Amino acid sequence: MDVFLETVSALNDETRVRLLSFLNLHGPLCVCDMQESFGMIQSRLSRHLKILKEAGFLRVERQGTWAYYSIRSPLDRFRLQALEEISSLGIDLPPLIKQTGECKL
Amino acid sequence: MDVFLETVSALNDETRVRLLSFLNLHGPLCVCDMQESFGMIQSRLSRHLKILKEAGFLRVERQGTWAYYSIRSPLDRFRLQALEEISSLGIDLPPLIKQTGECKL
DNA sequence: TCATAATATCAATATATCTTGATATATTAT
DNA sequence: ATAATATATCAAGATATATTGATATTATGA
Repeated sequence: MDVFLETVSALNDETRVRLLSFLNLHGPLCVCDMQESFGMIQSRLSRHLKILKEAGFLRVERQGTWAYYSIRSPLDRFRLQALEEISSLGIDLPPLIKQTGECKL
Repeated sequence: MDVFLETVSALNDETRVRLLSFLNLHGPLCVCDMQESFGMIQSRLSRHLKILKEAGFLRVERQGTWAYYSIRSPLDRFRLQALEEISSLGIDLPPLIKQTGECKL
């Protein structure tokens, strides 16, 4: 029950649903890429990514000061079904703004 | 997106997850049956049932003063998957206490 | 019509979650 | 070691959701 509720709770926020959709579409991204793309302040983004990670949706790979977030693989059945549902919603996402080289936000 | 969030929001509560599981197991039940079975006050139950109904999980059939709630059929794909996930959780439910004839709570 | 029973809704309080701005941590380069 | 950058965490205020007790609604039967 607790795991189910944690999963559902992570999905219960428009920002996080959009982030999941965006990461599912654009593969591993560092925080500053998402920050630029969504025009969102860093602490807010970091918090949502943490919630998604702890709920089992994301994995993080650190490279120096950068943290690359991506959809965790494999996902268990229900999380995968949720992600497929989200993908089918046709959510209007911002264009990807990817930092090449230095980030300097 | 709004429908998805309403669905997920309805699932984001232990009481409602238990009610869904219980109704899935015991078919149509009136509010007073659930009230007895869960030992829950009526206004609380009524509120949760309303949320589940508006999120598309339940249907209500009125018979006189009684309101019989049951899992809506057919459920769309994602709601069905969520219900299957809930059923697979092995949630510990209270025994069904069914009123025969008069209810008089 | 009046009383009763089942259910729904409302108002107040309590609890949880989100957002922001500030600060802390960690890594790299000088 | 110092400075700069990327990310994480914290504290405070704002917003949403849950619970309770009281009241409203609706249907039935005397």
